[in-house]
Amino acid sequence: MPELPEVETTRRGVAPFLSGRTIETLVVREPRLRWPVDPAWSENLAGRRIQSVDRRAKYLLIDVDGAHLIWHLGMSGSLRVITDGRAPDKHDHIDLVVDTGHCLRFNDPRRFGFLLFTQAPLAKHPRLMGLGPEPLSEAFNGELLYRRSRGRRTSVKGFVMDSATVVGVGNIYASEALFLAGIHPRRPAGRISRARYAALADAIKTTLAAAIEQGGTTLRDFSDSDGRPGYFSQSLSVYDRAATPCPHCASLIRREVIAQRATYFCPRCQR
DNA sequence: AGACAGACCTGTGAGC
DNA sequence: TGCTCACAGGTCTGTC
Repeated sequence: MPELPEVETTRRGVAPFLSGRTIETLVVREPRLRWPVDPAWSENLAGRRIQSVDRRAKYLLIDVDGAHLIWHLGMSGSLRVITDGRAPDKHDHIDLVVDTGHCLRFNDPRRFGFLLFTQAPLAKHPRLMGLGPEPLSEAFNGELLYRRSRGRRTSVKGFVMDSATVVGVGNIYASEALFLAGIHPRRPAGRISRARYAALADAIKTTLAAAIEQGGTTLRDFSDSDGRPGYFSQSLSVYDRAATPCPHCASLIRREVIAQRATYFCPRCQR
């Protein structure tokens, strides 16, 4: 599920249950995530106080007295707060138990997600170095896209999905933002004007901000929630809408593989 | 440096 | 019902 809006929604949902709490244990039922989880971290974590729950790109960052947990949801991961002590389900790989008796429970069928523990400064962490700006920050704008794209021959879709360009633009929102900006996803990144990149930066911000807002309404209850909500599909213009009419011109939406991923666009509105 | 293919792993839905 | 296949929201690594 997780693109940036889902990760941010998760952060907002779980932070109130964690901030200020003291960690009791880390329960590792399945250490084989993308990178192995070391159950011995539990001893080091026990007694540490959770100072904050932040996000950088699609990484959740939990500050535990100066050390850090870095949590990534991968393709199929989710986090929720368990307050009723219920037994874990299938694929509930990890619990972070705090002193209220609640726990943050990680479920991930595909195990592409990961949890890292580090006592080194986050700024030097290899997973976080080299990341581009946050899409909703002022540092991200059309001028940045324009400058970084000069000489690049890769598709604009691949370019905006590259975390060195800007973080948090995943496959769904890349298609959506390019549609909103009227740019063909296969167009070479280096051959797009300043003005069009200004429109694309705006479209990325608009699309992500709207999705976060919806996440806030559809995913509000992060404790004990059972069902995972659908994917805001009602508000998507082109993603997963192949062969249905474009909302602007009624041409049929196309699906093609671009930048090695399924890509949806209107062949008439996007040039 | 930049571009691409392949890798990780399980679940789901389509088609037979 | 049960098999096989294609495909799925991310990102790292290796190779040219």
